[in-house]
Amino acid sequence: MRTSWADSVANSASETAVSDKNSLRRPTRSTYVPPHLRNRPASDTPNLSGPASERTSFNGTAGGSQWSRPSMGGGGVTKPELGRHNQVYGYAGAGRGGGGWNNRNGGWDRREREVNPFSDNDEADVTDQAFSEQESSGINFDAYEDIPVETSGENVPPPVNTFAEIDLGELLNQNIRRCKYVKPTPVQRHAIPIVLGGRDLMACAQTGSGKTAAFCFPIISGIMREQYVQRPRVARTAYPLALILSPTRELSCQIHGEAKKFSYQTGVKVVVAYGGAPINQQLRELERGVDILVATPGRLVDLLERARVSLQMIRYLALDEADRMLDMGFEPQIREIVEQMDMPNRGMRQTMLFSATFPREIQRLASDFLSNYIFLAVGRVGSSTDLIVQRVEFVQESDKRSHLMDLLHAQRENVVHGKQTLTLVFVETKKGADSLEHWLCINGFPATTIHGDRTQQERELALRSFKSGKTPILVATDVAARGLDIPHVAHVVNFDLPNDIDDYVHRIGRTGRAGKTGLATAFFNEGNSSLARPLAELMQEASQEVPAWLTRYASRATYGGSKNRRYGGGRFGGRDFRREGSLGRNLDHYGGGGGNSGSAYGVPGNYGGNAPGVSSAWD
DNA sequence: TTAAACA
Repeated sequence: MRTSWADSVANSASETAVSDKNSLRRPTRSTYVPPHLRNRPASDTPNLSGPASERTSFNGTAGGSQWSRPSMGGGGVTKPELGRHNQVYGYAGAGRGGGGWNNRNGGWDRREREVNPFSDNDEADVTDQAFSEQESSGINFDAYEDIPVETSGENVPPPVNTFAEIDLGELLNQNIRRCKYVKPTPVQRHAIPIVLGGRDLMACAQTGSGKTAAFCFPIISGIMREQYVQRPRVARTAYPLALILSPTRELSCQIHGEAKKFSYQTGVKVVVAYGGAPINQQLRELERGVDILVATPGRLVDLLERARVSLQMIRYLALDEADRMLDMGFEPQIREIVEQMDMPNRGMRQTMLFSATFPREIQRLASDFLSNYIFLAVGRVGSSTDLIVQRVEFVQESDKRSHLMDLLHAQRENVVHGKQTLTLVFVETKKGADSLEHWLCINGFPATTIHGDRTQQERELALRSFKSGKTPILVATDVAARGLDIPHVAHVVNFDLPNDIDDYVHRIGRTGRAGKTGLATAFFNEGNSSLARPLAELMQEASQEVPAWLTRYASRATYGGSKNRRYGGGRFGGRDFRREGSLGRNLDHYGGGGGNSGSAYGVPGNYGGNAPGVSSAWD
């Protein structure tokens, strides 16, 4: 049964009230009962004796060389071949009171070695106590309450309202509590049941809306459920069960960090591989076993060619920032990885694509990777509350620097909790980034820069220095436009506007993160004419003040081609292109957007004949 | 044409 949007808002509002007001009260958590044991009389002996005992005996050999042990070919007792390191996932403890997702009860316990990812509080370098206290959950849920959500596809699993009602497993639930996640964000409420239900997913959701958890939770949970993961034992080749690809190294690092937290003490191993860093350490990590591999495409291809990684055991494939991953620069590589290597075909694996924006062409490409998928669109954070204030100023190329200086001077007054607020300045080129950084520094503004011509060390140092407030100005190319979660960026300046409106959306998304407010200023001049119309539309849809001169530019600008054309207005990053096909030309009026997109989306039943199972959260 | 992604 589907809950209505109003209901879910009411429900979650009441939950917040309870959990916020009385933090001492622990959430009631029922003892987990695995699916195959449910609805049985209490006397029924758990049907675990066979495998469990084998598991126990088998575990004694844990730590032995997994390479040299011959496979148990024709032996009388067919013992399950366990994965590397004898990873045992399953319900070994289900018979006991505590019940649940026991795992890795091996002779040696990795938990002792596993670094506690929750102890090194990476927020600490960013904020003082008062700040982080208040923001411990990291997400301002009030800002999420009225976000519209739309799903389409066949038999869409209904959303959930709490983590408790999802079968994620107790170990993962513990980590969710450690992360101080009180309740799922909209994208999590919808995406997690979809993925747990075994479905493929194309999801439009802004990063910072809890997207990483939305695909990590079901992956980790699913891997924990795999009782016996039989992986080939080929010396020095790693067989991950899940692959998460992202377009930049920093984003891969970030996802890896998150995934480590979520998988802490679950026995699920997460490894990251990206370029610009020595490969040897990554190889060692891989040899120690990997369940979830987070990678950038280039390094992954390298690893595949060296046969140090095989994709033949992949059950889950997630593409983060999928629209970037499938654009001109990346598509061939992604296609090679997904289609030319040894990865199981679509339908034999679960594929999840996430991005804040999903142009139609990209959706068409992406559908090659998907099987009977569900399309999920979560409205932009702040689409109604306007968490990001957008400004456009007409600035000639030659005036940009002094104009930026003015902004930065004003920003200087803006001190929160004794710290200078952070400003992220986007430029078009790598050279431009360097020269602007240099100019800022000699003019007394501590700045650093991140772009693809810098070494990985320099890039990571720049990011740390910015996050810590040591250099509160970061000049960046589009390498920093997507996905990076930098808390407390108060101001995004589009010193050079991008050519593509989607890039603009991603860039300004670096502020107003997790439901907080932010400011985005763009420098516009004749060179950006092609962006005038989509920009004006976007701003109007976001209830921003559109300067009259921009409107004039917009009406003057030729509006050719599908590039820079938005679908379904600004509340979502895209709409299901399968529907557009079925609706034919009628849909053209959506392209213009113009504020009535809400009603266009919200009317249920419009698509009944064409898209069975369509459910609107606005019902 | 930019940018990103392996040595």
